[in-house]
Amino acid sequence: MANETHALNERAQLLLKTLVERYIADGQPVGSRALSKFSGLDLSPASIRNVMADLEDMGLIASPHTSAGRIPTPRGYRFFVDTLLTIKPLDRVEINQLEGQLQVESTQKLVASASQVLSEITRFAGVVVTPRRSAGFRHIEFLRLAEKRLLLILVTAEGDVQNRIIQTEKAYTPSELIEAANMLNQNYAGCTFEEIRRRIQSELKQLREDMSQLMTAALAAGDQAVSESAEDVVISGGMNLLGINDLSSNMTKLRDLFNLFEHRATLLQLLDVSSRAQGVQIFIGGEAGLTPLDECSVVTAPYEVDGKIVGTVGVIGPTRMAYERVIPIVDITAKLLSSALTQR
Amino acid sequence: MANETHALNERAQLLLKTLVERYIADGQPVGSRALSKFSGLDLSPASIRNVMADLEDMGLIASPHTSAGRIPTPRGYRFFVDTLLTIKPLDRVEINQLEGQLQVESTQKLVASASQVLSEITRFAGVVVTPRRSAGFRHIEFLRLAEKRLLLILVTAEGDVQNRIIQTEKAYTPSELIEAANMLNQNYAGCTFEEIRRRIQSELKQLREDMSQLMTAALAAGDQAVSESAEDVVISGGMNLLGINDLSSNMTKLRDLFNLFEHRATLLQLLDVSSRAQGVQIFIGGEAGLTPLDECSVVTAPYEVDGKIVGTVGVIGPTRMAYERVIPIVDITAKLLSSALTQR
DNA sequence: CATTGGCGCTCTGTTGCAGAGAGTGCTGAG
DNA sequence: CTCAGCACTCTCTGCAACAGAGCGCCAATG
Repeated sequence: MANETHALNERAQLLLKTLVERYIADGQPVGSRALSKFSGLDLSPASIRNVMADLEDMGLIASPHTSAGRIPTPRGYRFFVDTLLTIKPLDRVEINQLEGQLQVESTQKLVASASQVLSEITRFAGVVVTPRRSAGFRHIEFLRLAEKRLLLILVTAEGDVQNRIIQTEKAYTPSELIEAANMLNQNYAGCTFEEIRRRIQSELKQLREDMSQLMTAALAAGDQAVSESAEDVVISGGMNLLGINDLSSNMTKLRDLFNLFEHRATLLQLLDVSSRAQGVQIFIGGEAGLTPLDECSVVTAPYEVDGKIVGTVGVIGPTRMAYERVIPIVDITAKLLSSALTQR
Repeated sequence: MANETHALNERAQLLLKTLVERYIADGQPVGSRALSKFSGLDLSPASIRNVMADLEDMGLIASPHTSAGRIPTPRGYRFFVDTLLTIKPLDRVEINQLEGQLQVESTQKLVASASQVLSEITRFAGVVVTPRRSAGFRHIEFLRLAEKRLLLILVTAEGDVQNRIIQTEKAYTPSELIEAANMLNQNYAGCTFEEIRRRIQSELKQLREDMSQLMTAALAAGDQAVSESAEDVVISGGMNLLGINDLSSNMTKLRDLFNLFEHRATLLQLLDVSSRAQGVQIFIGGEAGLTPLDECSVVTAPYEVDGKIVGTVGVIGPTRMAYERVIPIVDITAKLLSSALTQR
C-alpha cells in the first residue's frame, strides 16, 4: 500500500477520470469490467478492482451497495473537476448563438435573457443575480399626469430607467416642476439619495416651502426605486430539473429544491459568495451548506461592469452533469454579459 | 329502471354530491359503505350500491378497478359544479387579505401580484392574462441621454409608463425635443400610432426635415413598445403542482403540463375563450381540448377596465380541487383587479 | 512484485404465489 | 323499495426462490 497518500499515481487518476465520465454519461454505477473496457489501459477487471478499492479508501468513490459498481462521491467529483477535467472551448458557432439570444434592450431584459439562455442551452436551471445598483442617479425628470399626480422618471447611473408615480399635496405648475428637476440635475447628479437628503436638509431654509415638499417626495420615491430593484436572483427553467431522473426519483428532495428557489434570500447568499472569486466556480453537492442542494451542483461565474464585479450568473443542475460543457457555457455567458453591460 | 333518463332523482343527486365531496377531501375512491355513513341518508350500503350502479351507467362515476370504490368522471365533476355545488362566499377577512396583497403601483405589478396571490392562497398555479393594450398614448416625452441617444417616455392610455432608448442620426437640441414632444402631445394624444403615422404622412411636407426623422423614430419605438407588451400570460406557483400527488404520480404528465406553461400561446388561446363569458368559468379535464390538462381543471374569471373585459385571471389545479373554495377566490380576485384597474 | 484468473459471497431486482382486505353484483326475503 | 348475505373480483403485501452483477480475496504466473 504505497499510494495511500494524497498523491494518486497516474493510472489511478486515469481510472477515476474515466469512471466519472462514464457515470456522467450513463448514470449507472460503473463496474470493474466496464472500466477495463473503456479506460484504454490494457488491464483486467481484477487489477482494476484493486485500484478501485484504493480509490474507495480515499473517499473518492463509493458503491451504493455491495454488488453494484462504483459512483463518484462529492470528493471524487471535486477532484475530477479540479484536476482531471479537460474542458473543450465552445465553437464560434455556439458563442454566436449565445450572443444572439441575449436581449440588449435594457439591463433587466439582458439579465433575464441571460438566465433563460443558460437554462435553454444546458437544459438545467439558469440563475442570475441582478446587479446591485449604486444608489445614485444620472438624470431626473418630473412629468405631470394629473392635477396632483406626478410621474418621476429616474435614469440611474447604470443607464437604467425607473418610473414612479407620486401623489403630491399641492398642484405644481409645469415651470415649478422643470425648476425642481433642473435644480436636482445640476446640483446633485451622481450623488446617492442619502447624500442629497443630507445636503438638502442643511439648505432647507433657503428652499421655498412648496419646493421642499416636492423634493422630499422625490427623494422618498427614489429611495424606494433603488431599494426595490436591489440585488435579486432570476431563475429560469426550473422546470427542466423535473426531467432529471437523478432528482425526480425523490419527490421530496425535488420539492425542497423548488422551495429553495422561492426563498431567494438563501440562494442569494450562496451566489454572493461566488462573486468574490475570479473565474468559474463550482459548488458540488452540499458544499455550499444548503441541504436541498444535496445532489446538485452549482456552476457560477461573476460578471462585471467597467471592470467591477456586479453580479453572478450560473446554472443549477444535478451533480452528475456534463461539466466540460457547462463550464465554458457559463464562462462565456458571464463574459458576454459583462461586455454587453459595459457597452451601454 | 325509471331513472335512466337525464333527470336524477333527489337521492341520487345527494349521493353523487357527497361522493364527489368525499373524493375531493380524501383522494381515495369512495365505496358504498363510506357513502352510507356520510350521506346523511339512512340507507344500507347495499341500496347505495344500486344507486351507484345507475350513476355509473350514466357515466357520472367510474371505478378504477372492480373492487375499489368509485371516483367521479369528468362528466360527474361537470354535473357537480353545474348543479350540486354550494359555494360559500368568502369571509370579509379573506377578502381584505386578498386585497392587501395586490400591489397597485403599476399595471404590471398588479397583474403579477394577482397571479401570485391566487397561487399562494389556493396552493395551485395562478394564471393571469395581461390586458391587451390599446395602441394609443396619453403623453410622450423625450429625454436626452447622450449626444445621439434619446430616452422616449410613453405614458399609455391606461396610465402605464414605457421607456425606450432610441438612437438618432442627428444630435437634437433640448428645445427641438421639447418642440417635438409638444407637437405630438397637443395634436395626437389619444390617437393610435397607426393614425398618427397616416396623418403625419400627409403633413410631411410642412415638417422640417430633421423633425420628421425624429417623429418617425418615435413612432417606430412606440409601435414596438405596444406590440411587445401585447397580451401575455403570467403564471405563478407552477411549482405548487409538484405537491399534488394526483399529478406527481405521473412524471410524464407533469412534464407535459409544464411544457404547456412554457408555450404560452396555447394557454393564451384557452384563456381567451374564457374571456368571452361573463362570470366564473370552469374547464374540467381535457374539456379545453388540451391533452396535457387531462387531470387538471381550470377556473377562470374575466376582469374589466371601465366595464370592458380586458383579460382573464384564473387557477390551474388538479381536477380534484376544492371548487367551493377556489371559485369564490377567483371571482373576488377578478373583481378586485377590475376595480383596482378602473380606479387608476 | 504487479497482474490475473477463479471462486465464493453479497446484494438487488424479478417472478410466482398465497392470503388478507375491500368492494361490487346479484339474489332472495321482508 | 330496502336490505342482509354470499360469491366473486381485484389489489396489495409479504415471502421465497432465483438469476444477475460485482466485489474481495487468494493463489498462480510471468
